[in-house]
Amino acid sequence: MVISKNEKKNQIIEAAAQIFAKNGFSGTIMAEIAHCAGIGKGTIYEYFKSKEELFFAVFEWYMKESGAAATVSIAALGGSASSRLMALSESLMASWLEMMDVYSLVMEFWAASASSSSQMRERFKEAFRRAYQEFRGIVASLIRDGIERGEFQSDVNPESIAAALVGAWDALFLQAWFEENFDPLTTARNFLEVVIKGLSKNRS
Amino acid sequence: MVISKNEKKNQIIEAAAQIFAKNGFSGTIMAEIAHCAGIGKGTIYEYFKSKEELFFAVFEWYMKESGAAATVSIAALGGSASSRLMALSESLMASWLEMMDVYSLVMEFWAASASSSSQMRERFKEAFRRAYQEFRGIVASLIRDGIERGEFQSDVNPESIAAALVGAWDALFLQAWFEENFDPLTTARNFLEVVIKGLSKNRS
Amino acid sequence: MVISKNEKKNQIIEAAAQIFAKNGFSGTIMAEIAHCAGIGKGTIYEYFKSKEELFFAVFEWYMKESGAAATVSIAALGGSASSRLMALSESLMASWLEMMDVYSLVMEFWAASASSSSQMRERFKEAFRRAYQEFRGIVASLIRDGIERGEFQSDVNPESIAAALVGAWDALFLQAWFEENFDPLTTARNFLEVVIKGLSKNRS
Amino acid sequence: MVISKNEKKNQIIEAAAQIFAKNGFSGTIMAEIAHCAGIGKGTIYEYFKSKEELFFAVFEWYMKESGAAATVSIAALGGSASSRLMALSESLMASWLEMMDVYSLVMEFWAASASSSSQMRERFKEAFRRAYQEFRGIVASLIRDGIERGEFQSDVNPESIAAALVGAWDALFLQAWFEENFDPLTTARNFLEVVIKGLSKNRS
DNA sequence: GATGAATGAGGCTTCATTCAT
DNA sequence: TATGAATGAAGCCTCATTCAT
Repeated sequence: MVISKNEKKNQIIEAAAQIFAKNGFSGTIMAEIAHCAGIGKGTIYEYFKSKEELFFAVFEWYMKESGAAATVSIAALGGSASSRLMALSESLMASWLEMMDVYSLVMEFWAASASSSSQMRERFKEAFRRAYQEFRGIVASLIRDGIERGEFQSDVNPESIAAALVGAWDALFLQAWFEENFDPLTTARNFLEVVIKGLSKNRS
Repeated sequence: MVISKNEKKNQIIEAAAQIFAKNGFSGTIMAEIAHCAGIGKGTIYEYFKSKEELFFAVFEWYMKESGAAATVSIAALGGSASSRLMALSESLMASWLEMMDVYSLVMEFWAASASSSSQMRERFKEAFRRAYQEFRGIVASLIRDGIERGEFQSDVNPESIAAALVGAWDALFLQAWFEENFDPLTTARNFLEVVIKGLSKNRS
Repeated sequence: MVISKNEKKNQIIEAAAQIFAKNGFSGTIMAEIAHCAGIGKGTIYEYFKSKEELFFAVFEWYMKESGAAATVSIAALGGSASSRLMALSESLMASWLEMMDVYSLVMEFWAASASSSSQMRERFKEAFRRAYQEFRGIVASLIRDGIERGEFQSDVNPESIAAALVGAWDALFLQAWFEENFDPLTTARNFLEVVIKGLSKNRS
Repeated sequence: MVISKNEKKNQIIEAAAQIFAKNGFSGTIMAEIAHCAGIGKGTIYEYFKSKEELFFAVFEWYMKESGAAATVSIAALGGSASSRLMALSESLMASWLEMMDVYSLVMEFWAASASSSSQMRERFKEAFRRAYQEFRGIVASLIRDGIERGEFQSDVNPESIAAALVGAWDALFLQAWFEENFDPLTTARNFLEVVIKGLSKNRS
């Protein structure tokens, strides 16, 4: 067994990611995924119980790949809260940019959380809920740390800032999806500077 | 003719909005829309050429209803840039909250811009592109106005701030969709205060 | 509406009966039924929820057509118990013979009661249980009547005789299915004479 | 080679019998048989050319097991025709009762004779034809013997009685399949007594 | 001989759309 | 104009069978 069960699964997932990104969940036909993965139609079902199951696997793959991991480690680094916040932003934007070719998956995932079969819906919603909570938690901690260090003002609400930042990052990519010329990296940088200024105690 | 052609169209659109919100585009069957609108299946086709056409009409209806109109008028009001920014945020959040029951439509619209039939995709993308551009334009103008009035610092990039704000607003509702307890209004308010602080020349 | 919903249903059922008889449940494809009924593939589903549902409808149709109705009326006629028993047998055999071209349906129904999807299985088993009970009941009554009239001996068990007679009639057709030359009518007549002799008090 | 080819074949056949009885021919998947036999899926094909071939092997196994053999020997015993007829019935019922757990196979076999692939169908039909002929032949001989001995009346048709008896035995088990409380043994006994009375010259 | 991963033909079913009324 | 019966294209999924190991 040269190729492990897991490697084969990943091979299918990556093919599926491409096709789902191109055609959406409903627009995708299993045959195309199989063809793209270079396997037979039936083979997919040796690894995934159904189209929905495969789609969810793609979701999990995407979440892992999209650099959330990096987020944690960066937040844990040394340095000022501001610099870590900026580093986190830069890292995130960079890893998302790398996956821009399958970005439309995100929109499909969102839609799946809204209206796929009720079973899938709950699964997606729950996963997103967790993901956002965790992500907001990391950013909020970072801000809280900045407050404790006396770097940020104490009257800000870390959770609100975190939620809005996380959302802004997300939404910049959404806008970049609609507009070729839109540069989410620079935009994020410019914006974060203002936010950090707004958070900070001293202004130069 | 007691009911005009347009009234009937709207009746269908509103029925469709409900069903599309509940089941998504692909999950929706024309028969259910017809049933919900209290008309025959075939009748829909007297008013809309196809399911996609109807879906796009729902999209246009949603965009109009979702208070973008208010945005323009508020931005045009008098008062400080900061206060207008805050008023705009409040108004926007309020009108979105009113449509929370069909919020999932937005996710379907995003998905449609990513992967529906290529013709529809372009139409949605283009519409979103315009909508975001216009929205960002309004906010950017407001910020530029603040700079010119000497209220905001001159080294900020109004376009970046506008894009991020617009995105944050969007994304707060997305997070609210995933989490019952999430309060997008308060979050937006808290966040906007920090951003305004970051933008402003003087701090109280 | 020249053709009522029910007429159309029957048209489909009769087409289905032919095909199911020819190919069995699993061997039958819906497309062939549709073709045979002269309608489109999808149309069947306007009248029957599924292949299984249609098959069960064929079952009910068969049970009704196969002359069980006549049984009741004959058993209720006047005359000696013996003559009624013989008349019943003759009538039954005759109406079964008329349906000999779709006789193999019966074997499919039996098989369905044994091993189709568990939901169908129970439905078929229950229906057969009822049908046999009712049929045995009629014959047993007739025999009991013969005992009461002093025509038959009082030490026979009417239920046992009824069950065996009903079974024998069934099984004669089964044997006729396997063998072209087998004549179930004459066989039944010859046999019933012996049974009646066995039941009767006086022998000529 | 501790286990001979034939022993392995039987092991597979018995596993197959169970699964076919539970799920029917079409409802059975080869994988489950393999699993039940404790072997690999591919291994079945080392012993049987196809699913149908295996099914036919199960049929032959069933026919052998179901005590037809005993029939012959009992019919050949000494004693009155009546007593041999009763002994035959008792023996048959007893051995069928022992196989009641796989009784539903019989219904599958019947169905196979009606509607499996035309090649299989002919094979099953032919086998059933032979089996019934042989069985009827044995019973008819016994009755003919009774006539010759002066035990039974000479105006009965041995072939008809044999066919009906054979059928009744079959059909009592069918009815027992549909109804838990149905007792085929007692029913057969009660019935046969009447038939024997009907056949006999003198009545006590 | 034994295995089980891979396959793809094939069938049920759905549903947008049409069109005769 | 309104309808809903009829349609058939299209896709998910199953599973008997094969064959490389």
